[in-house]
Amino acid sequence: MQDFLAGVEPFKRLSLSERQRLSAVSRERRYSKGEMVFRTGDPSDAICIVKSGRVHLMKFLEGGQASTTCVMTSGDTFCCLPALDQKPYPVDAIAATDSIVVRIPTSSFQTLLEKNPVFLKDSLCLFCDRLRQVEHKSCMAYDSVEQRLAQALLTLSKKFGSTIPLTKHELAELASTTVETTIRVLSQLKKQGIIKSSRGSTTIAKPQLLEDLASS
Amino acid sequence: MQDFLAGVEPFKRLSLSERQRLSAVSRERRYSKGEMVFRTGDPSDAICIVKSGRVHLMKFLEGGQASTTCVMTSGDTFCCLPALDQKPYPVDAIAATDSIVVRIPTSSFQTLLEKNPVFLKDSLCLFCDRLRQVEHKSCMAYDSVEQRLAQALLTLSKKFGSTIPLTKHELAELASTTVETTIRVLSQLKKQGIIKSSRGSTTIAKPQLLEDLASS
DNA sequence: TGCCTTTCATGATAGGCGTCATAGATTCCA
DNA sequence: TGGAATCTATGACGCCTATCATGAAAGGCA
Repeated sequence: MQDFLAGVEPFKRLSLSERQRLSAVSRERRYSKGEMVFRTGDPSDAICIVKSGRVHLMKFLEGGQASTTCVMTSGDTFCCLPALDQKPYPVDAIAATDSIVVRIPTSSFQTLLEKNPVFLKDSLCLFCDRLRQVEHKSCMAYDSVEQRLAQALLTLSKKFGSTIPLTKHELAELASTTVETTIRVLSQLKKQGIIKSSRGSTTIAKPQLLEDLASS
Repeated sequence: MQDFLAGVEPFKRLSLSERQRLSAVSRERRYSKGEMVFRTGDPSDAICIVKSGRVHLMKFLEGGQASTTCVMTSGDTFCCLPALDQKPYPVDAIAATDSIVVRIPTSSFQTLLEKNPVFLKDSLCLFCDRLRQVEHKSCMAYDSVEQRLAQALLTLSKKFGSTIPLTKHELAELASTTVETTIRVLSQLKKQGIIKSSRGSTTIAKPQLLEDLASS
């Protein structure tokens, strides 16, 4: 397992012995598709790293709508926030596919933060990235669904490459819209040759045109 | 000036001598209403603290719309992000009123981060708060203008109390909508007795009802 | 004081998008 | 293998909200 951690932020720059100690106290856990990995208000006894599969960070609104804020795949760390400041983390994490998640006890994480300034700095940088990402989406309410979907697809393509293995429903949750509208908009993009679409996946055919749409 | 820093996160827990050294290298600068304090892509030679006045963190979209992501008032620190990871900060900061801003050189900030683990930890906590705030807004696109305005007013009331000294135009930018719609929605809330409204300010009369609206 | 800008306000109109209904195509699973 | 569930797709309808236009009231400035 320390091999796995060697490729994961913010653990990359830990010493071998530190990683080994961390591995010794960590636990792997399997989640089936649809299972909750973390629930709003849970006591945060561990920080989580996706080892395989796909986990979505989501918000559920009172109206019943679901909004996905972040798609986590192999090597992505989440639920660090409450481990740092002991405050609740207001999101739900759900396994979007069968997944394996590595759980590192909060206490071990905190010990490392206190003892290892380099680790603290790397954690800080990881947060800066996350903050930048989220702030980037903060003016989303102004954008049309087409723009929001274009942005979502482009963001996802950094993770998955040009073919994005998400259903239309999952894309809808990322763009904070409905399945029907998502399908309609993507159909238009398909007609224009900008994307290809099939059951359970969408392929970006013309990234440049999609970027134009995203920022227009 | 070290007295001022003593009340500002993340500087509160610095020693007196550390604050004095920081004060010695800091500079105060006045900005007139409408002036740019920080521009997207600026080299980040300093982190900023509002000493008096009001500074808005904004995004300008290609369509010409402006969206305010954050309202900073006395004691609020901003532009820390690029000082931490040397990456660009994709927002514009504009003085919404005549303002005084304290500028601390990035290099001094970085030195402190490296030498003082407590300061690093406090900075980290400050970021956690910011991240939580921004993530909270991430499903905004689902909400109606009424909900977004209600949320904006409630957030602002934590800073300003029940009377919020912003124009309808500024509220519109916070809710990512137009002035006209803002005025129409607020007129309705006024008729229902939930708020009072006058030139340049809005007063929350019934916070509970507003919260119900915000989360419905 | 008078002009000009800003703020607030209201109406008409059109388009975007949510909602509801229907249905074919795939996949899953008992 | 057959039925249920999921995914994709399309149409009709109506509301929300952006846009454009107009105008009154308040404040700033010469």
